[in-house]
Amino acid sequence: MTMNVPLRREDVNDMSSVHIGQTVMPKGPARVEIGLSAAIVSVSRDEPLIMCVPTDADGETVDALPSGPFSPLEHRTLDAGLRAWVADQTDLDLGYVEQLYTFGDRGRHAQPFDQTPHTVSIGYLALTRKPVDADDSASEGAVWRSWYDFFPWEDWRQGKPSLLTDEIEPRLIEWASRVDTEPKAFRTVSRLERVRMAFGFDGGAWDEERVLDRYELLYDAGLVHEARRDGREVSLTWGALPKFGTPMLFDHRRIFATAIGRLRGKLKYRPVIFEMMRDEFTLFELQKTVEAILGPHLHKQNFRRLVESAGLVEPTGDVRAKTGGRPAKLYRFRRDVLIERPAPGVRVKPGRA
Amino acid sequence: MTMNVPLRREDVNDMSSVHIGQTVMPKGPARVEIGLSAAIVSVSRDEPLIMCVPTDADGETVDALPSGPFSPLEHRTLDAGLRAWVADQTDLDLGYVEQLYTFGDRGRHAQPFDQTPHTVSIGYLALTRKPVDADDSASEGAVWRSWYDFFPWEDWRQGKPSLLTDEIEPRLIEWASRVDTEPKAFRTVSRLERVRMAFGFDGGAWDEERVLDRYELLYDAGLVHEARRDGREVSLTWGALPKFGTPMLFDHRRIFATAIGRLRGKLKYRPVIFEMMRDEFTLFELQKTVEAILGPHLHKQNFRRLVESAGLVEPTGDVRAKTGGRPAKLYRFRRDVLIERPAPGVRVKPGRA
DNA sequence: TGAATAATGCTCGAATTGAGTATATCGAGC
DNA sequence: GCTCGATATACTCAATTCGAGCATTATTCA
Repeated sequence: MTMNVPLRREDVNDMSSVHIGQTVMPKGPARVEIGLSAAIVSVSRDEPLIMCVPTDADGETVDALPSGPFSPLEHRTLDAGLRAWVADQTDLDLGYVEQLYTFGDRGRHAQPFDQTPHTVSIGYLALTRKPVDADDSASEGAVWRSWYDFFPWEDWRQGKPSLLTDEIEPRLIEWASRVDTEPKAFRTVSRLERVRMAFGFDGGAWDEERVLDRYELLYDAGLVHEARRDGREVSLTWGALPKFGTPMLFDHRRIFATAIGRLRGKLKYRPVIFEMMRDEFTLFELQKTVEAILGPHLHKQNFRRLVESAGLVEPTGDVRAKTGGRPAKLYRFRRDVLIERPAPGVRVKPGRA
Repeated sequence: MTMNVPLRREDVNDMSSVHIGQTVMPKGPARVEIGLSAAIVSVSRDEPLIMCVPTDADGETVDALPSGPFSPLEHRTLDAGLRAWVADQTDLDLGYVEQLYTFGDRGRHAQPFDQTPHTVSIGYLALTRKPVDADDSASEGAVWRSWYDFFPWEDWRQGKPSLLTDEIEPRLIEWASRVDTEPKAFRTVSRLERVRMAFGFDGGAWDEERVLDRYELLYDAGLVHEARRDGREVSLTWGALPKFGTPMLFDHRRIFATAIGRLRGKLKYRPVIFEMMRDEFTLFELQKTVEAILGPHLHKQNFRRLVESAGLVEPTGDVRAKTGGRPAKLYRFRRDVLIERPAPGVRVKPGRA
């Protein structure tokens, strides 16, 4: 067994020049900055919402996610840093927060490459009950917007959006059939295969969780505005393109896409939906909230059977009148399920030894 | 709608002093370094393996994960940086790589707080087929080790490990019943509840995916060696403590724990297991590989029914003789499932509109 | 009072799952 | 070549879950 060089720091103020292996990296002035961004999500009136901070960039107003740089001197943890920025920009006090992903590719920040420090971007998902019902401004300029302003192709509440059939699919197919220009170092998946998997073309099913895959594909194909902003080449055969959803600052729409996908997935095996419900709710309100996030309609009777038999909720004893019909029983979340069930929904279950 | 300050950079060589909100952060010399670490996993002879790089730290040999700092000038993406470090330290050419989590808390690196740059650590999971069968050294000092050297309490292949009942559980209960010293800013979950959820005490079930929860709990309770190394207080009533698994450098065991949990979960809804199989395999070999990762035994006949009916594999036509009995048919992975099925195993399925 | 509107309750066949039994095919030893 | 032990593979069956529809109950509003 070979022993490696001892681990030590030669210059504490620069990028480490010693590491665990045997070769030594050349030093460089490489400076890294860490950006923290929160996709804060809520549901109100059956509409899924995202918290946005309108921001001025190059003279235009663009929506941004609440965000700021991580400052290790002031923030004890990444999480704390994020909460501080959010509190600062929105006056919201976050409850449930979950880290999503760390993005580090160059060129996604609409900045010149070599003069600014490289930004690595950590995205978070936060769930919250929408505080009041004043229908937009949350505080000092932060506003709630509908998810589907930014991702119209994800809105299947009225069935498959015509935007997909009419605008997106033909262009994606055209793009997929063009020659692949980027070097495909790893993952030998053709453009067409990517499109088929993400958008469920022939034989494929639409997977509501693949929000990021779809956004990235649209980015790579030059169909979303951010791609053009970042200077990606775009097919000349496409004339003036529609915007395909409202753009966002930097890579914020990418983080947002990650958030939607993660939330849609997580809903199915962890009781996170209750982070967005008030203390008391009817089963139909619960269903509507789930549907706002997942999309298509669920069978009402089966939904209540599922939720009740899974022990996720318990009746409070009260009822809500004025539902337009028979009053609905009120329920609350049963915190104990967290301990009882490992995760409502496991795949391969262990048998007996 | 309030407009925020325009976004710009005042000093490109320091932490940003402008951000999206309205207040301006004081500048600081806060320097951040990004560490990339890979938990490279494989299975051989029904034993789950992790790739380790023995490293000298403070005169002792400690196992580390293949890792190194992210250098934006040399690495185009985080992913590329990780692959470079792994290639450098192990001679492995990674296929499947998945980002796990970014850890940023202070004090997990066994380094003085204020003199070194703060390290933010991005962990990755990589799956690979074990190249040869030479039973350890992979190259230049890198070695394969069993998972359970590091996480003996996760090894349920022979039933519940006595280490849990005899050593861990009593100490955890003792710890949980002591007063909570840390500030519990968010998440009002008591120590006891955490222990019950993670380790499946009374009424709780053992969830094989909660590997990180369990490790973190042992860390917080001061039961794993890294906690003592990082200077966490430990109960004085516990005399000499066993090590509770082999320690690792820095926060590498934490990353490793994240990797195991993620892999155990992902196996159930994505065909990642095939990343660790050879091109041709028998169904029983496949089952043994799954069991090595998940733990308990699966019902043989039902396992094959599940795998076959899900369309995950197709017979090659060949058979493997010398199984000790009837020859076993050989199968290969059916790549098409990736397109056909969204994700084998969804929870709440959409009904009809 | 009676329609309209929801909430809630119940049923039933199809599909999935857990677990067991039965049969096939090899190698080794006689 | 036949039998035994071992393993792979095939088939069966009951219990449970799931998808979908019909039926009943409790309100509001005209």
